[in-house]
Amino acid sequence: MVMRPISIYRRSFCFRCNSTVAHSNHEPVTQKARNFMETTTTSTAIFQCNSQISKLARNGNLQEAEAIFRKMSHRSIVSWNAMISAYAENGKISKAWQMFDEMPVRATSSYNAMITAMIKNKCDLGKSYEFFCSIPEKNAVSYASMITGFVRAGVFDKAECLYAEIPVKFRDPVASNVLLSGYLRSGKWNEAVRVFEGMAVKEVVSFSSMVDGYCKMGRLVDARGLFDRIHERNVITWTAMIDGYFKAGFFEDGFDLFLRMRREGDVEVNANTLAVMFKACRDFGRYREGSQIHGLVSRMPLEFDLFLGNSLISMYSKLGYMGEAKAVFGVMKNKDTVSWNSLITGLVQREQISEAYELFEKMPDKDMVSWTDMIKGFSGKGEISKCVELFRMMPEKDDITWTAMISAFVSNGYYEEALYWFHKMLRKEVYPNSYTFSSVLSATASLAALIEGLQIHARVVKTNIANDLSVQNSLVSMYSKCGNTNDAYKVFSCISEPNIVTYNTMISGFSYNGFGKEALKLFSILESTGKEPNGVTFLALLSACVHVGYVDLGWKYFKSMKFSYGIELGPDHYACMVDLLGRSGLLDEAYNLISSMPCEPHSGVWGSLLGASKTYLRVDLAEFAAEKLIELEPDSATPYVVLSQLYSLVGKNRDGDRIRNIKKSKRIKKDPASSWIILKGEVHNFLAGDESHLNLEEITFTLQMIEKEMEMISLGHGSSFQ
DNA sequence: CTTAGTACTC
Repeated sequence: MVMRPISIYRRSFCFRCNSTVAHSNHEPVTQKARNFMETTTTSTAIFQCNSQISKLARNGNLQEAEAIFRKMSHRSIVSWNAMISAYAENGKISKAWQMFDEMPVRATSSYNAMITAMIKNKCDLGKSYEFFCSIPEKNAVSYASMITGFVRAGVFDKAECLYAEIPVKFRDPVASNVLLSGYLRSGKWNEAVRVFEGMAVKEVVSFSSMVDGYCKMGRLVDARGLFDRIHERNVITWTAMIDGYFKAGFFEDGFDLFLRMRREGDVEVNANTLAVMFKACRDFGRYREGSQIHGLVSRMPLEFDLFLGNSLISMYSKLGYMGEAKAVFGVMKNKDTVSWNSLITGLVQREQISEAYELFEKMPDKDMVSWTDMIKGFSGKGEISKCVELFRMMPEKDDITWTAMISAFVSNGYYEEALYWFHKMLRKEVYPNSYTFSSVLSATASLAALIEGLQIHARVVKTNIANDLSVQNSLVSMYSKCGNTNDAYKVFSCISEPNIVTYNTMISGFSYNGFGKEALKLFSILESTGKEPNGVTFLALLSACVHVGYVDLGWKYFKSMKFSYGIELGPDHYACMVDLLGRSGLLDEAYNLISSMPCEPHSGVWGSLLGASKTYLRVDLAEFAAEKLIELEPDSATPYVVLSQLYSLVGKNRDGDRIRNIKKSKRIKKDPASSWIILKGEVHNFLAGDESHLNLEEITFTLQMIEKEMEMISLGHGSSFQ
């Protein structure tokens, strides 16, 4: 690994002084600056001080800017203006006002600095406009600033009015650019085009905005057409076009344009361009290109900033190159929360939890992302109590955090807890998002808890995320797993843009509820849509064949997977096929299939064989399968139970007793049947035979309420499959 | 005075 030098500069977020304006390092007052202060009698010295103040302010170093200003023996209007802007840039509007009031003589530029300060700091629009009106001699900058204020606040009619009022001599492209970019940002395309077409003078900024606008609309060809037609392009034009390609999913085009940008050499690649490149390399999994560009950066006379460093860490982290990610992290002088989080995320994804946790503990300013990421990390390791501990320690929590906690429960099989925490979340008045609903619906699905599922569906309908595809898919899955195929299909047929997951969910829903033929029919519909089936699709299909008993069709699908669709066969596909053959009595064929497996058979495969062997009284194969099963899952009761049942079926009672004794001696127990109900937001668990702690009247009442709620649920008007 | 752009929930 080559360590590359990284220098840091301007514009970023500084976590050390909490300034939103970027700066690199908190350097002490330099000797050079001190020299300026002592010789401010000449106009060149004043000029140098002024530009030093502006530079320091841009870097967020307000203290030193103040120091220079204070020690200047002579000041010009520009010195005062610079201080107004300095305060404005750093969010100190009252200090800016103080400067404005104190300054002895004001020029239009002073008023402009002040109106800009007000707009930047989102001061009251009315007050800003009042101030604007008070400017004695407005110029083009005054108008452009005020229009910016209106546009940022979304008051386009006021912006247009003022725009129309600009005296002819002050008309320049900047005000039009403000309007144009404002309309583009808020998606008012027609208005934007009107402004663009009406512009007397169009220049780089106008074209850049339009190129970006086309890209954001997905009109790549139009964007490129305009890009090629214009005579002048700057870094922003290039970057917008390149990123447009990336965002539309075209890596090569974006990358080629980047190369051309460097080759043509009339504009310099800057930190933003590179951040875009690194993000793209990350998203498209292009480590080689990413590290090439990284190498290039160190040789360019180009400085580095937080955005750039962070995009590099993120790229290396996501692509699994933790060494490189750590190297960049180590070299960066200024790190912010994002830098830490990106590295931690990478470690979490590589399941290097202890290292991630070490960093997490060392991290100075943890935000919700950091905590949430750690929860995700421990969830992946199955350490659910650690997740809860972290969750409880968090200073603040939002919907994302709650969702992470809930899905931690779900992915570790704690479905009741997931539901319990969902209700807790609602009680805390945190609004669930689409991920929350997906998670919690999958919990109810796993519990086959139709009533809870219905309640959540009702909640989904009341929220505006009922059109979210992943939520809709979860609903289909929930109804299917609760055995309610009809409602599953109703939801399915209301989905406007189903994806492959949607189809898979519905096909397997049909399948395990016994509607094998419907499942197969849906597959042919899927094929007619041109969507590509995947491994999950075939799993659903094969199990449909199991239900209908179509051995030949099953074989056909099984064989066509690899040959016609190029999909790898996994152990689950084999398990399904073994099941299909076994249930049809083709036990030797099933056994041969297992022997021919390229991957290691898992418990599902042997379980299928065992079940079929019991049905067809094949003691030899049953014993073999049971043995394998016990090897793989020593704590499972299933092989013992099935085998002893088979022994008694064929009259080998002595063998049955022997098996039962082994089971007893190994202390293997069947899980006791349990159930649960949610009452007033609390999950009540009870085991079979336990009638102690619940008030039956209350339960009955609650059930009646729930039934009423069920009637209110609108499922849309999709056709029923029956 | 105007234009592009990094991290975290499934």
